[in-house]
Amino acid sequence: MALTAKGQATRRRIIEGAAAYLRSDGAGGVTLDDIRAITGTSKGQIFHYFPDGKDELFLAVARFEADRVLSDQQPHLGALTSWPAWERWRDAVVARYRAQGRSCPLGVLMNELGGTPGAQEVVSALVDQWQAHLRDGIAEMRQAGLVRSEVDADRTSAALIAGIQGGVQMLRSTGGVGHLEAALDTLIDHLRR
Amino acid sequence: MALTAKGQATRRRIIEGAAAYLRSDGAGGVTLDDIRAITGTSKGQIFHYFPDGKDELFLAVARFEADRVLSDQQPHLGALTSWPAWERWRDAVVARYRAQGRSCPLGVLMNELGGTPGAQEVVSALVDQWQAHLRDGIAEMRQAGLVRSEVDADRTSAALIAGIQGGVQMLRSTGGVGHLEAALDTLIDHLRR
DNA sequence: GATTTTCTGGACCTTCCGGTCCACTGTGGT
DNA sequence: ACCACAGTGGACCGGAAGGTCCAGAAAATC
Repeated sequence: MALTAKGQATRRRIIEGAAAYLRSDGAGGVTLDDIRAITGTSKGQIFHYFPDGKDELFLAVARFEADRVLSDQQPHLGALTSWPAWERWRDAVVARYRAQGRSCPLGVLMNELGGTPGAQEVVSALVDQWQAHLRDGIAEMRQAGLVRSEVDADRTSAALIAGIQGGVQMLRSTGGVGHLEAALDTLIDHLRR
Repeated sequence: MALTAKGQATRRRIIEGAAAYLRSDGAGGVTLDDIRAITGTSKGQIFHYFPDGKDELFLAVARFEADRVLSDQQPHLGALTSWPAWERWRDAVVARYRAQGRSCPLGVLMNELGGTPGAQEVVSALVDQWQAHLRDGIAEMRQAGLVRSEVDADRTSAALIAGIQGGVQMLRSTGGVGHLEAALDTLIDHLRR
């Protein structure tokens, strides 16, 4: 399938429009017709650019959103080399999810995609990269003597990931960022002492 | 709606059958027809016992499953008065979710119910009770001098809840209990030192 | 035993939604 | 100017799923 410049623009418009819709509304049932209406396209176009239909489109949107998750944490996430840097990262995460509110684009996409091959792969890749950054940060802090040497970078970064995920989930159901903050603060405090 | 003994039995059969189906399969799209087939009932019966249809039935199932979550952690969760007790509770949680595997009945129900009033209330009530048990446990440990007094029982219990939720979510997407264990162990270790 | 109420079964309806199809338009290459 | 192919619009289809309805069986009440 050869795409002209116009074609690429339309394809992007569909993906970004769908992503924006998910972010704003966060409603459960997202239909192709919703996306069609919002992006000002037609069924024909959607299936022209995503021949495998809904799954293929949603997977593309999921990849797009997954990228955003990490880039929204930069540059902090990539340079966790001092306590102030950790604090800035913590604040960036809290701010990002507070702004996102109850809606969770990736969550909606994952449950829409269900068992589709490739769906879990996207989230796995995201989590792996995320955790790797944290692990690197902890390792650097330890080498610099800022974190005591008994700390297991692997397990602690895994705990942080779990805490964040759970905190976000609590945000989805309660609307508050309290759990997210508690998890981040407690775990960073654990690193610190 | 007056229910005879037979009627109550059928009603329960529907709820428990649906719950068992969710637990075993964990598939995304659960339909009334699935439940009808599995519980050996008919559409007429489902709407007889749950006049508001799918939402009412699923809400009942959600309540049933939410009860299980806490009772599966007993008696450990109710008596977190020593470090061995905390360890037993930790093991019970890990075992419970390892057994549950990737399927997550409550998760499926919540996303099926979406924004239905009462749905988030069920999960909120569950989380509140859960966290209250942990908070009480931490408070008792502190009174007994087993936990240092600077520990904030509220925040630490919130962090534990977040860690567990996130760990379970990781279990759903990766199939492993590593994140759950890391979160529990790291946070309990934080209490301990 | 009669009657009223509950229980059960399943045919049927309606809506929604993903997906197909085809005709038409624009565009880029020669 | 022509032509091939990408882009666009929207009518239409088929199946799935929630929900309605009613007739008949079973059970409770008197």
